[in-house]
Amino acid sequence: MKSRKVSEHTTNRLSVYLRCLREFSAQGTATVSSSELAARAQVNPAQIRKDLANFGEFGVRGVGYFVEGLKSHLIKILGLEKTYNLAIIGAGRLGTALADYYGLVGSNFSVVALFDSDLSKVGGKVGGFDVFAFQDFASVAEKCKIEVAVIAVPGSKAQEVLDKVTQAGVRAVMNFAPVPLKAKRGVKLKTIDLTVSLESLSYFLSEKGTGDAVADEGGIGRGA
Amino acid sequence: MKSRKVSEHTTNRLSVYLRCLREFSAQGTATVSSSELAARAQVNPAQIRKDLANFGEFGVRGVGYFVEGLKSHLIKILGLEKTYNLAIIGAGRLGTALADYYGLVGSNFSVVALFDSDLSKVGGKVGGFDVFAFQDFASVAEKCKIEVAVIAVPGSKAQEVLDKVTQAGVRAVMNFAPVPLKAKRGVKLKTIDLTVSLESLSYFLSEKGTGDAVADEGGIGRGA
DNA sequence: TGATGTGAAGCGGTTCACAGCC
DNA sequence: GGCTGTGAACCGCTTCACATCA
Repeated sequence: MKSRKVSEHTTNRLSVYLRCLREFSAQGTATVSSSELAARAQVNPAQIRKDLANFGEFGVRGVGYFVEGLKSHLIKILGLEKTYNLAIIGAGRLGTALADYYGLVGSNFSVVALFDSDLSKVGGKVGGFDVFAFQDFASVAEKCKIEVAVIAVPGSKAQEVLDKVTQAGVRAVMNFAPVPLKAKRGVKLKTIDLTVSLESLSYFLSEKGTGDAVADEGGIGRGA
Repeated sequence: MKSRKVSEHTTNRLSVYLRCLREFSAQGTATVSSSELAARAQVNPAQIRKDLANFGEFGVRGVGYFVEGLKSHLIKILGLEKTYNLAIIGAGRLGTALADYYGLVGSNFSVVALFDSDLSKVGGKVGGFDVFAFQDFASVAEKCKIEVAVIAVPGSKAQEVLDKVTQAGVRAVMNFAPVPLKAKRGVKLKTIDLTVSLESLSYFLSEKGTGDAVADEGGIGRGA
């Protein structure tokens, strides 16, 4: 066990490991070595051991890791024992798609509300979720205990939305607006910029560069 | 001007710089210094100069960069002079949302077709786009000159889809399925894993860690 | 024996600091 | 004077190699 300074790369990978362990579990495997897990997660075995070493010693030398045991350790480490209430700001195309998506994906995140500043949408339902006026965010957020916000508004409004949302006490924000935002200290902001991703692909297409696989999310290591 | 080994971090940032330059351009600014651009892009000024140094010398000492000039250089560097034909595999919720989104976003990427293996969807239209049978991908891809594929199918099918798509000659793939995929050499694969992103947020929420802003896409530097 | 846990080496990206030029 | 371009320092993440232990 080491210090308490874990990088985002590491937490991303932990999430991937967890998913792999669930697969091993489903197929009835009892133990895995770091190499076996590494093969499935597309990482270096040492990477896995180093990542885990941040949190304790979970393996048995000469044997490997007990699938169920490591699985529940990771669930605990990632804070996935509880369910988080999630709000989506922006009930446009992307917002509603994300609502659908997140509504299904995991049991750990539950979409509780959508917000929009277009009052013609407010009061109605989108994809089965209530749409509230964004100006009421603070009060609704308190009532519904919203812990995570997803920003799906145009770039020009994104910073303003982030400010209001964090003002209301939300400490984790996922931003899909194509702008570099500035969050105040103590707030975790993740930006996923679909345009940047595409334009970056464009570069490699036009360069005819030796395109090796790269994962932006999911924390896969250097290309093989 | 340096070598020809540019990292993905760099190309992501170039895309961000370009967007910022477009904003400067729109507001009529003629020249920017690396510091001004850095402020808008949320990066270190030296980072910008280093990034650009990979491709040439575009600035004027004592002055800065001419907005229009640098803008068109970046467009050329990123290969954004042409339009790419894009196909989306998987006409489910996420797939159709992405079709809508990408259909609007940029003039540089044009959604030309959706594919699905559910034959009840095939032949119809989703969001204004034709839906083809995925088994016909190779022939349709050739006819429509598809250059970029977006994978929006369940994780269990993703590797198979990737294989078929690259077999058909597609060299740039964006993967939204939550699985670590393996692409053959010469193929650029970018994975965006929405579940991993959320679970990573969960970690920081549960740790009450000092959450500083982090951007996965968009290539923003270390937190301030 | 075999796989973990870990110090040390390696590597790449970021930042600094300053020389060079307008 | 001011800002770019860049070698060098810095820093952090990844990988190696091996001591450690069931």
